[in-house]
Amino acid sequence: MPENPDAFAHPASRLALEVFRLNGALIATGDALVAPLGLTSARWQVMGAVAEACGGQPVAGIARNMGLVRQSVQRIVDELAAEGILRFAPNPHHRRAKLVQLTERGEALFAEASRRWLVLADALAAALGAEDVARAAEVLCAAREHLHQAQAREEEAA
Amino acid sequence: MPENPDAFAHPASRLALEVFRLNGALIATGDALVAPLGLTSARWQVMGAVAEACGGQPVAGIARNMGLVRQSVQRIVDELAAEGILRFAPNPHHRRAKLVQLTERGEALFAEASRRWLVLADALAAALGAEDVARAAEVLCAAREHLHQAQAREEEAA
DNA sequence: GGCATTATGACTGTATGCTGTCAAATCGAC
DNA sequence: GTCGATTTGACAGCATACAGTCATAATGCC
Repeated sequence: MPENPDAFAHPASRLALEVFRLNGALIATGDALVAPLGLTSARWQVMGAVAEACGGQPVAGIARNMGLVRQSVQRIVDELAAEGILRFAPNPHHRRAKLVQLTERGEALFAEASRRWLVLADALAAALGAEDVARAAEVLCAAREHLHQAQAREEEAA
Repeated sequence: MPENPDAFAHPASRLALEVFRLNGALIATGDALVAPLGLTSARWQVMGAVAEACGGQPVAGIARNMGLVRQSVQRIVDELAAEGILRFAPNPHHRRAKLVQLTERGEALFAEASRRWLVLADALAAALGAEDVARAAEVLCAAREHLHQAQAREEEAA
């Protein structure tokens, strides 16, 4: 056992495992955080992307910013629009691709969700150290870019 | 805008975003990596947990090790067993909770998957620095524990 | 101006994970 | 030894994300 390459002990393996686990923990925590507002982690994340875009992006653009496919975002956006949390505004550059915006109710909900999250985020940063948290985020970002490039080279070869 | 607390710029927010994105990238990369073997990221991860347990755990135990619920793992295990990749062995301590083990074919598949992964893992560690990767993994682990504790306190209060 | 390419939304199907629920089996307090 | 609590497997339902496909709208090349 010691002489064969132990994939479990590899630093990259440990990182991948922790990403999977923390991803699950973050979704669970987020769900619990915004459930009293009638939201879920996925809805909250979509609202965040809409807020970040300041209501100037169609569904496909929001999906790109989130790193998801259009279809996943479209379903959430449709649900949130049906509940009066998001609305569609005319797009001067594209007749079909309406711009997605937060309604007043959506703005209020997102502000309340952000307030709740910041309490937890501050506690996290204080417990782990803001510096270390920021460095970890940079490593994850670099890892993602490396994977994307490797994937691109793989597809190019095929 | 500058005077209100910008939740997007918070170090913990950036970390959470990168975790979501890297999680997706890792699953996509893993799927591409083991697809030629007839596997998926989820199946591969379950096989990894079975391999790590050396065939001495029932489904519920494997799920605990992976941080998932029993039901998610059970479905994958049943599929892999139907394909001759996993098998169930009698459990001397529990009549119903059979032990999950890799078959010979499963061992071979997992070894090949590990071999493919290690190429990518080595490249990742080399590009980002094994030290930084390990440190990032530790930060993610600490973040998860912090979230679990916060969740536990929340439930206790309710 | 016309046409191929790309972008976008809509629809369908599939994979993965969670929750809820139930019965069987085990474990522990007494 | 008995009975309640816990663990485990099994089944059903739901949420989220992906891939494939099609029609429509926009863009770019000629």
